Amino acid sequence: MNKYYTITELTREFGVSTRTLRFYEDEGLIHPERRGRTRLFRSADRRLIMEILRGRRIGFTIAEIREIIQVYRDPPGEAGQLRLLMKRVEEKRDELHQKRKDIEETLEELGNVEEACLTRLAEIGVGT
Amino acid sequence: MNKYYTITELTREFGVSTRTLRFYEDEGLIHPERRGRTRLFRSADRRLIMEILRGRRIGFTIAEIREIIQVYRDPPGEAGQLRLLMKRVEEKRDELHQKRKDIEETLEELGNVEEACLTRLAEIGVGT
DNA sequence: CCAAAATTTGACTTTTACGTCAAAGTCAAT
DNA sequence: ATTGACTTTGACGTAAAAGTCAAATTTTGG
Repeated sequence: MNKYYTITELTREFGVSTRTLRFYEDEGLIHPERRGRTRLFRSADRRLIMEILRGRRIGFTIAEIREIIQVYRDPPGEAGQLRLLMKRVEEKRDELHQKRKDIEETLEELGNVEEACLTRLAEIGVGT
Repeated sequence: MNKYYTITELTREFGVSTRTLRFYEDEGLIHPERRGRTRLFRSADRRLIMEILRGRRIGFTIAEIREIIQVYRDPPGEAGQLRLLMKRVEEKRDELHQKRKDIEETLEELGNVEEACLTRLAEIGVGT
């Protein structure tokens, strides 16, 4: 148990380059251990990378992802900070709701396009 | 009826800069008319801009958006092209499904964070 | 132990989607 | 006719998120 992952294992699994993972480390998003100079990734790092990539897919910037990770690492204790965080969370939530709506609409449009294609193909098919 | 919109009317409505709209024109996404040099936007242009911005929100690149617009402008007539288009549509659809899933998951996490904040605030509140 | 494969660091480059600025033109109203 | 607001074009700049390349080092398999 408690296996180590090499950097290329992870790049293959997630379809990213080593440069990307080193970039994330430089940016302070992950902190793999070292044996000598070589990076050793634990499954915690692996899970974190999954979250980073998910964040990236939905359009979060590195800075935003870092902010989220920070909050998980040490949540604010003071009331003012907590309220501020909640406001930020609300904003993100609204943003994501909008994005989800955009996606629904676009999925509908894609459905229409596909249907149009099928119709057209049928028309052509009839003619042959 | 058939009103013209000025560029700044649209920038104000959509919260983008004039530079952005001119950029979209340079990129061949929109084709506003001209009176002299001045751009005149019709409601068709306005609707197109809305679609462009929606595409941008869900992470489409300018090139992808252009591709979509092209398809609407002149849909392919040949069977091979139609099948190719359908494949591309399928890919986009998968991508959007993934993205929607990512959003759902992140919304859940945000919910957890908010809950944790509320709990913590209550704890603090009790102590005062 | 040694060659091949993998990894690291660091510097430089690239792409995307605009921002910024300057200079000049345009238009409406005073 | 002049002021002031708005617009255009063109050139150059920028930030984010890596990509690319080279040189050195390290690890691993036989």
